[in-house]
Amino acid sequence: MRPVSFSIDEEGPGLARAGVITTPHGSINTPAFVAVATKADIKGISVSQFKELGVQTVIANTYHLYLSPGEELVDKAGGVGEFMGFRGPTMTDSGGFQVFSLGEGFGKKLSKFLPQEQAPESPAVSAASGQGERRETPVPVIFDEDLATSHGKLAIVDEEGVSFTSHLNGTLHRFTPERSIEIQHKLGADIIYVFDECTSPAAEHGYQKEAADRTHRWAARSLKAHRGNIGKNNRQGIYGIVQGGRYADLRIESAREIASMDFDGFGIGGSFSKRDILGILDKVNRELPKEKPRHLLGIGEPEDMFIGVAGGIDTFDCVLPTRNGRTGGIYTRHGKVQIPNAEFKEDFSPLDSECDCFVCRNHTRAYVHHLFRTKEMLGPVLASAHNIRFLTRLCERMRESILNGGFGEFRDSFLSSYKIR
RNA sequence: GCGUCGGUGGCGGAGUGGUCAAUCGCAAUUGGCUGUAAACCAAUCGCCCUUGCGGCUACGUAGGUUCGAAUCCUACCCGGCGCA
Repeated sequence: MRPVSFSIDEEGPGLARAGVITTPHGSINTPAFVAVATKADIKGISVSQFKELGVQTVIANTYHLYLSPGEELVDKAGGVGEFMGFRGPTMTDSGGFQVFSLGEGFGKKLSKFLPQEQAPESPAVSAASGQGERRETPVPVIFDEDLATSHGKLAIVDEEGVSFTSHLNGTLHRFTPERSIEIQHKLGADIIYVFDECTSPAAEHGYQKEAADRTHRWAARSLKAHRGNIGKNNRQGIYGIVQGGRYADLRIESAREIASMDFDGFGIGGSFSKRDILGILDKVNRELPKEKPRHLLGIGEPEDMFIGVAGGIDTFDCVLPTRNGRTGGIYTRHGKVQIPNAEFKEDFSPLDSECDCFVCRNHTRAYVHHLFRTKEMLGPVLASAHNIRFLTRLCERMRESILNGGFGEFRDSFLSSYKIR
């Protein structure tokens, strides 16, 4: 018996399923929203609130915890869960994401999503790839400090791994699949992820193919590094990650490739290409073994989660509830609203009339509006808590609807009143 | 009363003859945020409209000098400070 396992309670319609992921630190009822705890905390939320907010599990970040406080310290603390005082199931993302977000994407103010109408070969996408650089040719192995810092990017990818400079102090670091797994072993989460390359949404087919192939080789190396550590392999599960950017053929190919390896679950990567991924999610998931859990990395708008669940996704993580919350965006059954806006100044109703969270039970929109206007830290805190609950509850209701055969009806009724602006 | 400094858009505060409807900050209005370098970023912010290198009205008030004034001059009004 592996440390991480999955069982399905009910299926349908389509690829939708309700199940349970079992880990050494407890189980996760799916579909589930995995709260993002990048630096070993859900921003603005105390661990003591997890339970009432419906937070079953969190995902922390290898890159960030490696830089600070360092994996050795987290290891000494007893692992990331113990360190943050959370006894439930935990995950760590591999840090591969930083290849993009701190490399090519850095400082470009680039939306991670391409406009819907943008054709793959549109020249406009070159604006996304830095100073007009082309990534068509294989990047040579570079591990030279001067070269790295003068390269204009903070991350350089080669066959073996990625060299990058810390966003905190500019020092040079290097991750390889083996190193990422080693760090994730020290971080000690129940579920760890392979080290992958998350490419720019602007990357063309040629480079995307190259990156996906490399990610597959890295996946095999990550898996080997994990299975090779008997002790850790008995306490942590590992997920492979499907890549392929916005290209359906590469996605399918990637799913097949990753599915052929003996992972405990699967992540669908590249939230940058959201629209394309959601469109072919069922095709991708049909390539993945049905009996293993599937996680959609970085996607978590309510409307996206319905598509995800219908397409066979079991868990989601997304920074939006906390980021939106911190910046005044509130989820309601009628869609997202900006609570600092003038229209809520005298609105004495709860943030969401149907929400069961402690914010909605105790406070009004006018109050939260006031907290934002006066820049009280409680504003972002309450907004984040509510948003987290909104998404965990949405997952709970989706699970319920699958169990009682009413997923379709629930989706229709929810989306009919949920306005997507 | 005399002297002196100063009165600029909701507020603070630049500008001291032309390209100024007027730098900037705050406030205000709105938008964005999708494996978190994000309690952040962006746009708008005199009035009007056919939204344009458009029209109109504006820099205490009223005049004046000048091709041209928020910027110079005169008077007045108001405020700070100093002396009586």
